[in-house]
Amino acid sequence: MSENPRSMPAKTRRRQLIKATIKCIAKNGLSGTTMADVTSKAGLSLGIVNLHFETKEKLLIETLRFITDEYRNGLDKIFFNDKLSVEEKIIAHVSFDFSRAITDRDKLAVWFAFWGETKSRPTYMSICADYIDEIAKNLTSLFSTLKKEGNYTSVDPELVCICYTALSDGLWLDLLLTPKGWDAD
Amino acid sequence: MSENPRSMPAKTRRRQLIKATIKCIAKNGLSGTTMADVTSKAGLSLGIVNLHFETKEKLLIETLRFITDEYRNGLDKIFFNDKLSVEEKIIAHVSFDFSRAITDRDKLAVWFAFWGETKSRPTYMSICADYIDEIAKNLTSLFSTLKKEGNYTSVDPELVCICYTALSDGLWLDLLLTPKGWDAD
DNA sequence: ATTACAAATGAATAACTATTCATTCAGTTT
DNA sequence: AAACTGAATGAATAGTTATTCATTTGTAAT
Repeated sequence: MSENPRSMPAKTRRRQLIKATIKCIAKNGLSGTTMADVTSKAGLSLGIVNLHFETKEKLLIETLRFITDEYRNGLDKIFFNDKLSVEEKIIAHVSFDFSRAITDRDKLAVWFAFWGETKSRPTYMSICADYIDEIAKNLTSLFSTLKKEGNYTSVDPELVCICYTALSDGLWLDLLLTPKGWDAD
Repeated sequence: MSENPRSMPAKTRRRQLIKATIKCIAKNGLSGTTMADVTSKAGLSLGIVNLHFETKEKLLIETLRFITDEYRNGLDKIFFNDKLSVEEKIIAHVSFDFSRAITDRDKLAVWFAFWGETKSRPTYMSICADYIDEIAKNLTSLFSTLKKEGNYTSVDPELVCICYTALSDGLWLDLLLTPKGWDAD
């Protein structure tokens, strides 16, 4: 009945904590995020993280997994939508990458916070490698069929995929570092 | 006479500590870098950082300033080299961005470590904003004269600059996250 | 109602790490 | 060569924060 019923599916509580973690990372950075911050942001008690995630490190890993899954799922909905043509899929992909949901500066800050630590944390690295790999495979196949349909020769789909990905990552960084306004793609 | 003469210009000692800091950040991340790490990597004693930089935070700020200056200086040598044509300057810029010195994974890790914290640290943010601004101004002016010389209409130099920068930042991220080999630009 | 159970709490603890500063040391001056 | 000077040292301190766990509390079963 209350807003925080004592017994709630563990999954719900875990998600609640992950959401709070994202907000804290955006505000205070990865290192500046303390258990006290996260739990108070979630309106729960200090010990709760250790109950549901055991350690802070595991909470962070689950948080990274959460945002990568969210992103991947968004794109999968486009890739596996049979009603869209290849062109439409690519356009939808671009719109998705620059939609409000993705270019939200809080979320961007979280992405870059994790990317900034990949070199020293193998676990972050492998989670990132996984999602990047899958998305690249899908996107490359889109460019590949587009090439066939349009009879474009001398275009390497894989290279186009790398360049598109790099361009959008770079534009995200630009958004994060210079918080001005723009939409023109 | 020894390798660590007791009295050395303060500048040299500061640089020695900054170099050690870069190595530590690449290896252990920003949060994982301790004073003990840095000083032992530099072959000096624990208290030395506080002597030369007062606090850890100030050491980190000087480290960020060091790598941004290094990058900026590298580019300035190209921009202000009167012997090069505009085309040559642009090509030199690209070569520089993807030279071994820049695409060294340790250095990349340091860049991304700082970028990952900009949102929560105004000081990092303003240092980044400064160097980005200056480089963008120079690069845009190159594209601008190129446009005039070549009579290209319908090209927005500013947009080209943003896109080029985004592309190279994005490719750096790719290098950091997926440590494979490639050079094809 | 009573009991049993698991979720949640938060004071206490343990571990870590930045910072301090009294002391040591190497080079310079007189 | 004795006294001086400031850089360098590192043991001790202070502050922070993750983690533990005995206790509390809400919910469900009997």
